[in-house]
Amino acid sequence: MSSRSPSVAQPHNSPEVPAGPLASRPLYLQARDLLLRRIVDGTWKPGGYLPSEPQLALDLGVSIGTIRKAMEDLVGQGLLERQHGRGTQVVPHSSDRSRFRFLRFVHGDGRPLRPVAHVLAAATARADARDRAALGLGAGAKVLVLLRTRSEDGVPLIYERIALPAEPFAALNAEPGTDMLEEIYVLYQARCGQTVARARDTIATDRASPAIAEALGCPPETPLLLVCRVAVALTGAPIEYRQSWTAALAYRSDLD
Amino acid sequence: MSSRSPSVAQPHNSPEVPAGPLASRPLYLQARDLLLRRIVDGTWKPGGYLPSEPQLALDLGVSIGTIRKAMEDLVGQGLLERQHGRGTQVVPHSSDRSRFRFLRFVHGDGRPLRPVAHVLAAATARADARDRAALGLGAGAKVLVLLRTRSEDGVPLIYERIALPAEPFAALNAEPGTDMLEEIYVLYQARCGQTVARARDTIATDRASPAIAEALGCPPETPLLLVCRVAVALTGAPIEYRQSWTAALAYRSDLD
DNA sequence: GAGTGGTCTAGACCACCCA
DNA sequence: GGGTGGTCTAGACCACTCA
Repeated sequence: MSSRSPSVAQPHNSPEVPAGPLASRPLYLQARDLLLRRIVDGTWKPGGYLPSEPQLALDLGVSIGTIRKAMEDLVGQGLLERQHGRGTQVVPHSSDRSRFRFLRFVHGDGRPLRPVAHVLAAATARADARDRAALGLGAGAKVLVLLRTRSEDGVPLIYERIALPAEPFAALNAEPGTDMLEEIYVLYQARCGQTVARARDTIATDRASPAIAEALGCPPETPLLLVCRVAVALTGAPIEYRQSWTAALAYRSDLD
Repeated sequence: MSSRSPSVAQPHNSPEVPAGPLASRPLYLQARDLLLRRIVDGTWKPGGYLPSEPQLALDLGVSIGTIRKAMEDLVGQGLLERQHGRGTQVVPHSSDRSRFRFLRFVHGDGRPLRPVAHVLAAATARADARDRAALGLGAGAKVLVLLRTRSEDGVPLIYERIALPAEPFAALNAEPGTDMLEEIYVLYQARCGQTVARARDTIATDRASPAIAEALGCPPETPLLLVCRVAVALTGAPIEYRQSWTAALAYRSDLD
């Protein structure tokens, strides 16, 4: 099995062939992609455990060291979590332990925020130009638009507009007037099978529109912080365009 | 050499001793810290090359695999850069390739910024309360305060106040009225021997003070984006507290 | 062609979790 | 006690860089 054609990529070429066009791709990358594919397609569910290293090594026809290197990559991306003595788990999005620790809202004095989300509206609509640009959609595409506030101790601190591609998110079932107790990325995953892999945030200033002013209880034209986020799925496709407005909060990158 | 006391940590204990209080710390972590120490103390200068893996393995009395694991950690932190066939280099801060690719100013339309910095003032002063809190200084401590603007095509876009602990930065030699052609972290490193390892940014809104309004050419009380950064050295000690105000720009996290 | 890092393997031993 | 991941080693072969 030490010829360069393990079951990871090719069925089994003859040893003389100097390796096909893609055969030279490192085994651990092939293994990583295969693991990733099985996470994406749900073979291993979020919260579930992978087979053990020796088992995977046997299955893929590579050595344990190669499996470990593939896993380390996925652990670094925050997709897998290894627990000594227990096994390797597909990381679930959870309210407490989101993959997005690096950028978050905080109070002006640095205290972390524990907001509750309240859905103001949820409707399917034609995507506007910015939605289409952010989500890579065509001209007539439809999006599911959520408007919500996020409050702490009953005080609305953040006003959010979230645009999602209509098709994969039809099952989201966000009811206007209800509170969302779960972190929304948990819902994407549980109800729509969409796992957010990473996100890019752009932060700017804006002024309160009448609707935002009413929702946040501030005068119109109040200067606000506006955070625009594009979140992408494991496949690399953008799946969320989110705008968050806040008057009282700051936004922070974690130190390491 | 397969007993648990390589030259990395202990000189050479007798094999029977069940390992000292710290002896159980994994070898690759000990090796990593030793490499880090030599980077910090300047044994290997930024831009310079480390000895080869076999050489280091021999020096530290561990296997190449252990050295590699230590290096991978430092590569992940952005301190080392490996080049196939050439060697392993201590990453220098450079104008083009800063270690802080993850958060940066951009134009409103997303174009990257290429600003030139102009020093307005540079003076040693008593640290104010926020400086002391950010830099972990005591009551009477002194800081070097730089005021500067950053312009593109002659248009001032960012106003900055930078506070640095007076002692290690006495050699900075920033002359009021001059332009800083180098990325400032290059100067910290070259003139003061201070290497910035990472930073935490907090982003909020503010309004233009008279001084800022004049520097940026906007009316007083204009709403601004305010980015506060605390940068820490390789040792973990905070060495820079920076406030950046801008009216026209956005701030962005890189995707990945 | 000599030297460097990159990939891959095989196997030993340890530390942790759980039944 | 059996299984899991964590550390560590030794060595083979490949790919890249530079003289």
